[in-house]
Amino acid sequence: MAAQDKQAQREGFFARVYDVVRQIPCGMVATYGQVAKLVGEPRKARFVGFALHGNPEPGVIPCHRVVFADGRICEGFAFGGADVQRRLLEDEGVAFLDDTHVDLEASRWPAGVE
DNA sequence: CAAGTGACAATAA
DNA sequence: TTTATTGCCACTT
Repeated sequence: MAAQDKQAQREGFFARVYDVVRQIPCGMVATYGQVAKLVGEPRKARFVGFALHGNPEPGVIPCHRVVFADGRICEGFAFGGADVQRRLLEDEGVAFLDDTHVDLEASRWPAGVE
């Protein structure tokens, strides 16, 4: 609702990003642009990634479920390496097109426009 | 206290 | 069609 949404705004743009990324279900992945759009600011996709970079709440924010708009994973951004990130996503049931590309067509989230 | 940097995506030409 | 530029918040030093 508005009040709740308003509270999120008060927390800051990053807090909204964390909240959205936190809602990504297991076996699915979301792109920075998708998350940015969900928070209401598709122009700030850049900070969505930076929000995860700071990751003030490890274990709560599945950064590995967030990938580029192309579904590609940057090898220098993962916590332990793109290989580990791919392993985590694959273990959750996410489909992979290549060693560094996720099948957004199969595991894109949100699947439906809520 | 102030300034710079930073995991991308969308738009324009 | 592809390439280049812009946008912008929070956190770090």
